[in-house]
Amino acid sequence: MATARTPRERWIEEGLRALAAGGPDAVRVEALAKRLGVTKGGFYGFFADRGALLEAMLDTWERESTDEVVERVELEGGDPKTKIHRAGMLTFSDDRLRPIDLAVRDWARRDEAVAERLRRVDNVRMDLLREMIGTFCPDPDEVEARSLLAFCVAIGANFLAADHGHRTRADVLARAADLLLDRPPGTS
Amino acid sequence: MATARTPRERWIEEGLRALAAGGPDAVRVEALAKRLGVTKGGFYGFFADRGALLEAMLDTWERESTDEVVERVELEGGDPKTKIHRAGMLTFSDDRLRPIDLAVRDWARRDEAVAERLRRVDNVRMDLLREMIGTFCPDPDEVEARSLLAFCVAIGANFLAADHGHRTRADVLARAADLLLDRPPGTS
DNA sequence: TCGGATCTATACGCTACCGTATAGATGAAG
DNA sequence: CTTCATCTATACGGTAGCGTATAGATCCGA
Repeated sequence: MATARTPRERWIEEGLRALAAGGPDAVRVEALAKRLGVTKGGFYGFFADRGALLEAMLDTWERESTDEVVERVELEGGDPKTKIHRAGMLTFSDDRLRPIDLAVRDWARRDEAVAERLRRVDNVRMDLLREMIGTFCPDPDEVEARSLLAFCVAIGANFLAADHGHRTRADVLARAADLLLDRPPGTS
Repeated sequence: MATARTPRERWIEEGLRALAAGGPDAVRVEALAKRLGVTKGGFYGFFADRGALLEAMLDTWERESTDEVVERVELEGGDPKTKIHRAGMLTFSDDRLRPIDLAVRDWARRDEAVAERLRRVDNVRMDLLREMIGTFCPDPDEVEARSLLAFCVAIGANFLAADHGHRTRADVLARAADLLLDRPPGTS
């Protein structure tokens, strides 16, 4: 058996790169082939059509975004604030995963099937946040609100272009994290 | 002079609708013409090319998203919390403006010129938030952090697919707004 | 009613992409 | 060194979109 010179995984990988860079419309078979230094000849041996590649890309993304992230976070331990930070870093600071994540979010607004996948992924992460924040915040409603805020800031900061004067975005984000992830003053 | 049957504004309007529904790639001259019940014949009398339409669309969006919103918020008055709510409603609850806003945000990640426009728009809104939140929060760093959080949640909630168990998204958002827009317990 | 500016329909060449077909190259297994 | 599945290049027809050209329709004002 000849080893795959341009195996299925490389098409998916390059597809995800294209998705990250230009959205789902930028995932074009012939363009990917060009970037792989190949013509599209072999593509249709792995995928029925362009749609099948998109499905496979989403499968890969969904797996990487849940199982692997949760696994790594649980494995390395630390206090809740550290864990949240690490979980956020794993997707929202990773140069590979972050743009894919953002592209999928925009895609989900237009495609119900993608939205369904995103819902599954987000629910896993949201559970993580609830658990962490629940360790220091007793009110379940407030836990939910803080979790939502934490998640929204992780996403929203990427879609926000505002400046902060002399402050760095990182400075402001750090202060915001303090507000969300420190024990509220009114609670013992 | 014959009155314009399909004037410049209608192309822009339909272009913004397409942008909202499918991103910048969905703004296609021939598709817009079809939706307007017209062929593309007249289009190139108003615009040099497709890029010129995109520019004009962004001009319209930028104006509507700053001048008009600020004007209406200032005009109607109310306490800070109400004003913030209204400013948010004007873009993030408006069925026309919200999807355009979100599409532009995703677009800005890939196009520096769009990002520059978005920066201007976001700075205006951010100033509004700072001003409102500054009325009850004395620490400038915290004002900045809360403003960022408020803005991020307004955006992020649209890109987030997580469920909240028995709670409604609206419930959780209301609680989150309380956390951000009420005087902090530790401050007199 | 007529002139002329303005909009419109149609047709054209061009490019990019999809999915299919087919023949050739490649390399591991025997 | 042959065999054979696997990958690859190339070519094809089809669709969709861009921008241009041009002739015809429309309608206001004189």
